[in-house]
Amino acid sequence: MNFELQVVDGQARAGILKTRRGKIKTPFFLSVATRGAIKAGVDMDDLKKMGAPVMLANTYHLHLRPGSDVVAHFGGLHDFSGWDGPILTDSGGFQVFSLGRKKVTDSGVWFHSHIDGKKFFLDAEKSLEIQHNLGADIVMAFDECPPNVPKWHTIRRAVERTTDWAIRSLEAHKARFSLSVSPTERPQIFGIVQGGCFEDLRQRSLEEITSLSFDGFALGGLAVGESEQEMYSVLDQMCLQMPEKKPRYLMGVGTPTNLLEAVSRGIDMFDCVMPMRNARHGTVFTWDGVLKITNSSFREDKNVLDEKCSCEVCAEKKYSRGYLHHLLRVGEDLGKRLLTIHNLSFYHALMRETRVKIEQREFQTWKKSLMTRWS
RNA sequence: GGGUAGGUGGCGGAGUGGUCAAACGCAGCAGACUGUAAAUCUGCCGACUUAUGUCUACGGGGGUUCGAGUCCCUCCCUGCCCA
Repeated sequence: MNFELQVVDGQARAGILKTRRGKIKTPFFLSVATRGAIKAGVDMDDLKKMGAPVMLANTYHLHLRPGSDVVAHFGGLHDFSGWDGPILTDSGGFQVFSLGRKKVTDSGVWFHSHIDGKKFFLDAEKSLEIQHNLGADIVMAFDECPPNVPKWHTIRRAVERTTDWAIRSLEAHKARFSLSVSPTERPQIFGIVQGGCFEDLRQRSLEEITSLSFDGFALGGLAVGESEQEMYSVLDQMCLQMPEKKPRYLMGVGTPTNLLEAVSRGIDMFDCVMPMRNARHGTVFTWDGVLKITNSSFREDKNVLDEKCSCEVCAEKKYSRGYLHHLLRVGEDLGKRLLTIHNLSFYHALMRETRVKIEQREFQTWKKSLMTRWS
């Protein structure tokens, strides 16, 4: 088994995800390194230092440049990037949703490269081939993440394709890595549930996807424009039925509040660009809530970003808010880098603390107090 | 002293008779960002006002005109060239 459920507090779970590159305590947050690098000049040593457990990279982006064959030439993304912890690769399914120029058919997706407009095709088999070339420790099934259009038929079609592509993804994975080998000795593959905000479609997708022998299950197609309440409703519905002994991954989410709400419903893992992107844009996450560091009120602020934070920026280097305000204002790269380190560190610390509170069976109380502080 | 080019909102800089409180850029103020086409995007940005609206405005003064940032006269100032 690749997942050990250790403590349950309400619906919140603390466990261990075991991969061929080590064990990961859940719940946890994946550091998003789409193109094989965290943006803003944060490197793998920085990730190590902040206790980042897993790196996420993207099939679509690395396929365009430099090409998964090039990465394979270097022995895989681990050797290429210098990250020796577990790597999860996204299948490119999200790009089905986010890219402007594409055409989705039942067999796969025609994309126009956002770099040079060149046309290329991605399907389950190709996605898995690329992910294998990258040397991922956890690969994702190729799915269709539909936009948040409240059209039942559109979402149903995405659900049907996602199931079909999930089966093909699993076959492609098995062709390369026998599932009879322990998941701690081979790359794992996770399936993705779609269904938008439609209860019946979610139900159908959940049943179809969880009937397949994936190593873990992800919820996709959330936080794409629906309200938070709608997202939480889907989580409520899904978590009650997802296999208890498999990791549950909520893809692309979210705010610190989203994370805690999802954990309280039974989610184990997350990824999101929010801590990185918002850092670059001047939004800082702290234990006391959000800071918009570019606001003029921080010009002369001598405090560190967060007294309670143990990250390099706050606890070690003790940079003042005023200095970080200045760096961001004038556009110095250092500002983006430092805020990225802080935000990402905060997310990882939030997950570690979440786990501690679950172990102590105090998660709900703790969460409530944080919610009050952040509101 | 002579000639010449100009003086526009915090700055740069459009504009040449009405649709100008004045393009655009910068600066400023705020907001957004959720499996990264994002070092991006959006809004506000003369004053008083939530807004409608009102007032003061394109170097100063005077004039032409129904109407002037835009035309005329004059004064002041600045850059450049010649003495």
